[in-house]
Amino acid sequence: MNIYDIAELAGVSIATVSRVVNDSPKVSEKTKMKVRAVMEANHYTPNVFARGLGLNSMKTVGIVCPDVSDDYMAGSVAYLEKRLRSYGYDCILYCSGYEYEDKAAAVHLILQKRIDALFLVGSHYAGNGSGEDVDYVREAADTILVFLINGYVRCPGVYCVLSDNYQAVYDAVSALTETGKKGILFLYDSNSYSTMEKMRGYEDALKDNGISVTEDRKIFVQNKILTVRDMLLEKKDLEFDAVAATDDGLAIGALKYARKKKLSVPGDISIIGFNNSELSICCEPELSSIDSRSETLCKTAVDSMMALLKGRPVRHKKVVPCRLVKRRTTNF
Amino acid sequence: MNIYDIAELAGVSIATVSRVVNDSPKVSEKTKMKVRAVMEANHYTPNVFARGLGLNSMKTVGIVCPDVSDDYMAGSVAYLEKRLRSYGYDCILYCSGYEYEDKAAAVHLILQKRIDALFLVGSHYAGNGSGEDVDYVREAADTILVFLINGYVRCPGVYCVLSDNYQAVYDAVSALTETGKKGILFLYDSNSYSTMEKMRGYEDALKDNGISVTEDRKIFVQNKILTVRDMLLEKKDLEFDAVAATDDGLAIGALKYARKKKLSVPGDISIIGFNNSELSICCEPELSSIDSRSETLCKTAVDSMMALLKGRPVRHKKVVPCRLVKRRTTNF
DNA sequence: ATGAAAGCGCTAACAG
DNA sequence: CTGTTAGCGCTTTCAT
Repeated sequence: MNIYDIAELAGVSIATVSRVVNDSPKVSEKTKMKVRAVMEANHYTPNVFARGLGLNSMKTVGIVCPDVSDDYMAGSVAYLEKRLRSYGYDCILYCSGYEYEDKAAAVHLILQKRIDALFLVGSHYAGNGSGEDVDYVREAADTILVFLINGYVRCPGVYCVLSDNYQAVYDAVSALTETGKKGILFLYDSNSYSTMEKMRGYEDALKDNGISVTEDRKIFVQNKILTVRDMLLEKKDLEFDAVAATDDGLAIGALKYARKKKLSVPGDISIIGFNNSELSICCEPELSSIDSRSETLCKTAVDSMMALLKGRPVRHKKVVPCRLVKRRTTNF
Repeated sequence: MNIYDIAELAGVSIATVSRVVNDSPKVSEKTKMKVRAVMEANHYTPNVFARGLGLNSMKTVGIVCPDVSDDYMAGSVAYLEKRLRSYGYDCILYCSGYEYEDKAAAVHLILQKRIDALFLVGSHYAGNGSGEDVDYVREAADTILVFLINGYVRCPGVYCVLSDNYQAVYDAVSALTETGKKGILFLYDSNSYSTMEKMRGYEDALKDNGISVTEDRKIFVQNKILTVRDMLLEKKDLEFDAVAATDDGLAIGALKYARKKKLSVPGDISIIGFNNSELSICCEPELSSIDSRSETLCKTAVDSMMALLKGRPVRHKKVVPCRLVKRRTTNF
């Protein structure tokens, strides 16, 4: 059942049917009714390909993230999808993995789908501390609207929405020092843009509170609870009385360490996580965590897209403050 | 830059270019080389719409799930996407929510996208215990290949891949009785197909071990850790020494209850969860949980699709056994 | 307000 | 092995 059939059955031309489908104002209400009736009766649905060919758009956006099975990204993708759907957009999902080649390949591939916009979820697309290239993001921006969720790339055409990770960690670590903590560990598991921001916050907070930054207290470790615990267990000669982690999983690894060593939390050791995931309330004691408000980030990004599509200007960088959720692993 | 431009630049016809793009065997290697060179030099990429129009397929499948931010579904979606991508398929994601109308609407909408197959993730699409309709799944199967992950609908054209939840719970509850437990709670949070299977397993295990099934020990509760804990705290007159939950979140709620009541686990109360999520290793003590092996389910489903597409027959129902992961909240 | 007709870029049958 | 050509179903001028 195609547009010709409907046209014939309704006794009009295909142009009129097309206009009705697109709710064009220049069709009389009467004709619209008639045509709609025929369409309904025959369960007609326009062929999206043919339509795409004509319009060169399918009202589809691409969402690329390293891994949807990650809690943080899953939440972001869920929210993006929901909001985009509410505007009538479909979402093509692409999980790229974390490697540079894979990320670049994913972006290249998805660009060929003639999507209307590209959403990059997670700051892994903003390069890493080791000066990783983000050329593929820049290239994408030449072709298409790109939105970077929780990362920043200075480039016209790339609209960045990010949470203020620097300030959040700065404040948390400062608060830790104010409760008398001196040996504060920084646990991280990537070199992404946001992680580097968190690290800056950690370092500045220490400095501003008269504590010197030592490299051995900044620990890079895989985000597996038991791996973190065991790693900590092995650092016999490292003294610390608090840990700030860039992710709840890392923080819980520290919690497991404390338990193993029979250290009291937050007395002997204070712990603060990041992302305020479900993990943070399932451990014991419950974990204080920084909420990066990913829903707000996603909402902002989608709304920016709609604004841009309507020709309204949008800032290239929007920063949303984080929110500290105080629970039992800290004294403040 | 379209196929005509390439044809002209390469000095061949568009048909030849098309054949090269599709790697047809009936083009000489020489011509292929020449055409490919021109394509590369001009960064040519075929227009997917036009191609879709001709083939009436875009090598795209639909993945529908109630909510990707759920851990179990996120894992499944991630795995499906990965495997489908490896076969060259794109994935359109649709989060439908849990309500009947929304699920039906989602399926209807996504069918109009002329996808090549539909993957329904989670047994919520297999109706619920209250006899919910699954007509929309049946209808979908008229139009398209549909795969149901972890649910069962008896209908030709619907290919179901599910884990043996009945047996898994039957075995777990039997094991619980063998360690002397008599008052075993069954915590559940939905009426989905798989939940009903789990309940059957629970009931049969009790019966077969000489324990009578009482309605007040089967508790429907929202899957929120604190909600579960508080609900249990309020049941003053209910005696129990074990809990079998249909999801790790529920089980951890029970664990929080035990802690609040200063009950020893698994001594005073044994607990077993379901899904073997990250939650299960972040709590204290770590939670024994049933792994439904969703990766295997997803892999099987995708492979079934490929087989079907190649004209090979596939069984309408494939059952994968679960795996019990023993940790610290049970005595076996 | 409506219709006729020219594409959109590609695939596939057919012809050579 | 290669070219010609007729669609695929819709949008969009351009007439009327």
